[in-house]
Amino acid sequence: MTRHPELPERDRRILAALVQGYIEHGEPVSSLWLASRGFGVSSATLRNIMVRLEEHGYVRQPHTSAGRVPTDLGYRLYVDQLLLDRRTARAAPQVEERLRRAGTVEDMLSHASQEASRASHQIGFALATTTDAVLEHLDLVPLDAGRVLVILVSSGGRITHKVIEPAEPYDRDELQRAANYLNSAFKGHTLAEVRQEIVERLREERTLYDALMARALRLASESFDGLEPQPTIVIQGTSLLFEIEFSDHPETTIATMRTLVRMMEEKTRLVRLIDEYLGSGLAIVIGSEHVDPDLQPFSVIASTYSDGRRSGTVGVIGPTRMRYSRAINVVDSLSRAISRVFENA
Amino acid sequence: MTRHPELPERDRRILAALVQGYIEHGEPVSSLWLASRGFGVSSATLRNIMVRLEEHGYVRQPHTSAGRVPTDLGYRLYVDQLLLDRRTARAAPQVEERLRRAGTVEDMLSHASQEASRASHQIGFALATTTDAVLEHLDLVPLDAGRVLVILVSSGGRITHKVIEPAEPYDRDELQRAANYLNSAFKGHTLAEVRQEIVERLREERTLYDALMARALRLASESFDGLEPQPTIVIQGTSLLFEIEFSDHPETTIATMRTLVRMMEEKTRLVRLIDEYLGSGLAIVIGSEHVDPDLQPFSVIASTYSDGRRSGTVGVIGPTRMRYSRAINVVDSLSRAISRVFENA
DNA sequence: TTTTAGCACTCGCCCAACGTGAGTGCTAAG
DNA sequence: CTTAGCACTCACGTTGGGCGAGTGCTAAAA
Repeated sequence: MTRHPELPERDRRILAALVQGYIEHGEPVSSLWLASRGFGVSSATLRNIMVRLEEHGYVRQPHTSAGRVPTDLGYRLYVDQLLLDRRTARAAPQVEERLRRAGTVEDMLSHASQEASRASHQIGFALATTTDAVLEHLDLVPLDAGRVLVILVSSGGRITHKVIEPAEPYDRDELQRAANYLNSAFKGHTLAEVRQEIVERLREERTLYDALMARALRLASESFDGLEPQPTIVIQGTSLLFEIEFSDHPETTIATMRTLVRMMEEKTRLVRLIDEYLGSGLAIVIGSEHVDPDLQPFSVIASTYSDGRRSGTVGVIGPTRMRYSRAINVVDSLSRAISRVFENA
Repeated sequence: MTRHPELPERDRRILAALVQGYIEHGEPVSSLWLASRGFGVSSATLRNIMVRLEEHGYVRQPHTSAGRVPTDLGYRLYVDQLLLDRRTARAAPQVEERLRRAGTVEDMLSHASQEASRASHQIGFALATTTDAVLEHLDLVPLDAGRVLVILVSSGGRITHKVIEPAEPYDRDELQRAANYLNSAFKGHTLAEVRQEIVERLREERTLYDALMARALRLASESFDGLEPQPTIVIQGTSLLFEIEFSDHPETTIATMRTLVRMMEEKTRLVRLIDEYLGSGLAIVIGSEHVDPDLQPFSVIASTYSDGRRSGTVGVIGPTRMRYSRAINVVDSLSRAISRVFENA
């Protein structure tokens, strides 16, 4: 599955060294520096090789008479290489323990994204996607002016709520009874099933003669309408952005940071983006591989976790010049840890 | 209540013009520019006056042969002046309407802070402080492994939740009954009262002989322990930060932004800071008036709203060079709008 | 054919010098 | 107390030259 067959082994090793050097020092890598890294070849040879690498698009020089800098394609080759010979790391036990102790899913996401950020020195995020949320518990609480607060607990203790203004008035007792009925009738069903069943039962003969049940079902219909656990996303470490300089021009840097901060603000957009990369376990998207132009200065490393019932994504986002090996290990081990926590729970 | 009696009326008007000019253009204000603003005096006179203003500490010059820039004290005088002759503005009706339609308090905060940010072009925040939260509704939901999800609805539809692991096991039915009992017993009481009463009832004679009630009360005790609605804070518009340059040196600018973004991340810290300024209705803290050194490049304008039961703060935060008149109107009118919404509800 | 030493060349970076002009402070007259 | 006039200051932008890291190329060596 080597994706870059045209490149001789030695060239690839040298490219990897170049990428690592650039990641570490942030300055264009010179042939002389590479020569000092013990490949047993002279700087002149390395210069020849670098010309070849440049022809293939793996590196570029910022200007004549400067060293080479990896392109996004160069990072890609480096990362692919990394993934080939990698032993899976395991998150520190205390990290897993802390995840385990988290009460709700939200809590755990928060811990996970924090840990992702802390360990990788990048922006960390964690995301719970809701595929077919299952009803655990429903509660109807009367507010003022006839409004009703609907509280939905779905699988994993996730809480969603909304306020409705029912067409007909319901008193506290009736709400209580309706909630009891709905809980016993629908617990364990997915929300889609619940909606389906509500419609069916409203049509059934016996419902027509049971006014109370009809009222309960109408209320339920309103309650469940549009009541869907929003994908929860937690983002942490945005301020780490400022530790980075992206380019020589401070203006460019600032513009880049602005777009990212804005993206962190409108989280829904980020959710959509992450969703695109989802599914394939560990996903790494580097710079210009992003569809969204705003993300092109960044790389995203994300891994989905899942135990069948619940699933989501944990990952980091940072500049294309990031410590991929570390970030990959962090994200991968975290997502495994989350899966284990889910399975044992 | 004029706080700066030593300064002649004309000097104050000129200072105000200088501050406005600086706010608008962001460049040191020259005597010539001021002369063009129709004070009927020549630039030479204005230069004399500016020397006086500088001696009093209201302005400074970045370097010899540059115009004057207001100091924080200068902004202070300007703002005090603004507050003296100000007619109270009222938020646009559609803004108030949108706040009114918000279901929960959180929703409303979100709208309010967004509106604060949008209208003032600054970072907007809204904060619900919880003084003596009143129990509206309590719910106990069994999770896996004997854990119980406690959901608390307090005044205004605010939802708080936590997960407990009770010492004794409870089944679904018993949880249901316990919740019913607690709701009927304690609805409308403040959380402090509830805790107090739980202790008392646990001591009462008859409880000793009613094992079920005792179990319910012990569960309640665990449930309410530390269950306090956290002050909710919503911050919006952080990316507007990047529209600003704070100083000539881009490094300083970046450092400043970093501290602020970090502060926006650790919201609890911001809550504490805002709490300090609370209470006095409209609070304006300018630059070096802040206790926290990290905040000294910024000004905070905040106003508390309250209807007796619920209270909180809405405000904006931005660079000391901000459009105070606009920001003050925005914040003040928003907080009035929120109060009205609360009262009518 | 590949590698290497040697060397001329390129070009970004640093710095110092300099002219420019906006804005001031001061003085002396109104 | 105000104002015209004027010398002075100083940040800013531009220019030009020296420096040096790093390259590309060529020709010899392996």
